[in-house]
Amino acid sequence: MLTAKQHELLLFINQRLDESGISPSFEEMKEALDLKSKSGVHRLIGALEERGFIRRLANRARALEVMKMPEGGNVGGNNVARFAPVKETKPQIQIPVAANDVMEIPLHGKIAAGVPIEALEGQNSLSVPMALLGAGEHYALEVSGDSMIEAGILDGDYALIRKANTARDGEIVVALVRGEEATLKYLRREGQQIRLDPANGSYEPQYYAPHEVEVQGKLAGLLRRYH
Amino acid sequence: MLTAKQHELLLFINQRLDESGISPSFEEMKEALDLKSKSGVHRLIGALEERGFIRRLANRARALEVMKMPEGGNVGGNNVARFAPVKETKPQIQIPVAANDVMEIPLHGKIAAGVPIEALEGQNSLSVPMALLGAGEHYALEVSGDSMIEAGILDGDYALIRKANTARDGEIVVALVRGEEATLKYLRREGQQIRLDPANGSYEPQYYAPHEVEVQGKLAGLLRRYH
DNA sequence: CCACTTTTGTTCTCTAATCGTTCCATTCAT
DNA sequence: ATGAATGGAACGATTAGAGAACAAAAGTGG
Repeated sequence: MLTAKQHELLLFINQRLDESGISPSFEEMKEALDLKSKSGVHRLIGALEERGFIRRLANRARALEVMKMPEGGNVGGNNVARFAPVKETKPQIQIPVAANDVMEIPLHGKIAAGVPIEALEGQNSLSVPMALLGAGEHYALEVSGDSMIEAGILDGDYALIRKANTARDGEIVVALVRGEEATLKYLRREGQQIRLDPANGSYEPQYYAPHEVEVQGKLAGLLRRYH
Repeated sequence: MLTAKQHELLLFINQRLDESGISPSFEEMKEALDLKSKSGVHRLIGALEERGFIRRLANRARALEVMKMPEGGNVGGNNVARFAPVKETKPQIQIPVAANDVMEIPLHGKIAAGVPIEALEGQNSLSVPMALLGAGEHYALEVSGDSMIEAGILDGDYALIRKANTARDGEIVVALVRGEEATLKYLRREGQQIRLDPANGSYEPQYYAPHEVEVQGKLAGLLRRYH
């Protein structure tokens, strides 16, 4: 799927994102790849984007995001005992269903209950207006608990998650902690540590080493139903 | 399903992808299959593609992707015991849920800004899965302000409103006050008065005479988008 | 809030090497 | 022979690297 250069760049971006949470600038990527011009980086970025490995905000500085990693490349930056065979790779194309601007996305179960998401992949799915999602592969989780209540995310809401391996500081992510517990939290980095912040005064922030936390996606939308 | 050569090539591609994450070039595949021309590889690739075993980006270098492996061939190369022998990772259309239907509901503008809703009926509309709505006529409003923040309704959210003239105590309604100001509030009755409760400690409940308040609908759902 | 500077991303042009595509001749096995 | 598989080579497209000028965003100081 990738050329050597593309692969090299992707690895570098992923590493930097993993370590510092800040995407490298074109200049830095240029240096990392030992190039003397940024234009090459630009083309490589374009190729990676075309292939769905990264996403970016147009005309924004340091706004890269790794969506997936190729086989063989280690995702978590370093050798984590990644218990789950992270089968995440092969992208299943999301096909817009009959109705014009609505998409069916899989509903993977509840989150915050300490269960790895992969475990409970069901057949359920949810129709979501495309306006709520961007590009990329998405899935939905039913929110359980009140740990994000101050972010306006209530028990029973449906969180729409875009698959991603990385996130920037302050984003709300689905984080798999030590391969066992998946939670929805604010992601922040403090020095060499990863901090998972709930949005509820009654709960404490939690600190982890980078290799203990795997980002499985970031919050892209929210659905709530009143009765 | 596959000829010997096709099978051999598929195995090779998968192996390389697994080991390095970089797809082999035609030249490399030629070598691997011990051919003396790339044209043969070209045909084999075409055959594999036709049968859905691989996918590729047209006219792109090293842009192969393995979709599935024939029975017997292990997909995951080395590291992990890839649990599912990946029988089909193809397009995989998602299964529609119960009420798959979608509704286009009009987007009437913002609420909470002191403007009667009717005034700004625009052309905009929003596609919403019917599962989120019940029966009845609906419309959407963009929430402006933070007066309902403690109810998990944030600035910029889209409120899905079901048209109604009445509501029960404690429901969140769109209330038109004295014919001029439309707001989203909890509705409560206290004796002969109507009480509109914000969900924000910084705001005070407001009391009105019944004839001053017209219920224009009740909150039926909520959509939020993260960027 | 504005003007100014720095950082960062975008685009274009050239050059070269790699890569994919195609067509046609040749070989091989029935 | 005849159809299928293979070989060969020319061709065009993509990938890559460099350099520079430009435009847009972010940061700074008044």
